[in-house]
Amino acid sequence: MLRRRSDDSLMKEVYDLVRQIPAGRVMSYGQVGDWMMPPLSARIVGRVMYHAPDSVPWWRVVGKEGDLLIAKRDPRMAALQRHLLQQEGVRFHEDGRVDMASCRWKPFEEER
DNA sequence: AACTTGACGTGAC
DNA sequence: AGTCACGCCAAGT
Repeated sequence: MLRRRSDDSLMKEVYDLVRQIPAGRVMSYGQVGDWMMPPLSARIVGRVMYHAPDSVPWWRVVGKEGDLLIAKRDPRMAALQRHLLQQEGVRFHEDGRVDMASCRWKPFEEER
């Protein structure tokens, strides 16, 4: 049986993973896709995140290099995203990118 | 029905 | 470091 990558069950898998990201930490789109079975391309994850319900901490998913990629569609949402992340203690670089070195999170990672 | 466009990422140069 | 080409594939036009 073939499942389309837009199936609700698949979207739910993505949201369930994003919901596990702790406050103050982030994952990249590609990283999220790599944990899916079958793996999803980062592009698809971005598409799924576009439809994320309020119960999903969408602001904790950023580009691989820490870019707030939602800015391309909605600069105001990007401003909100930055605000929410900073409130959680996420560090930013001068150029507006998230400091991935200190904030990237991996599933099953132990406390540091 | 054809064509373009992305909340992306990788690799080549 | 910064293009450029390309895979991905649903959604918009």
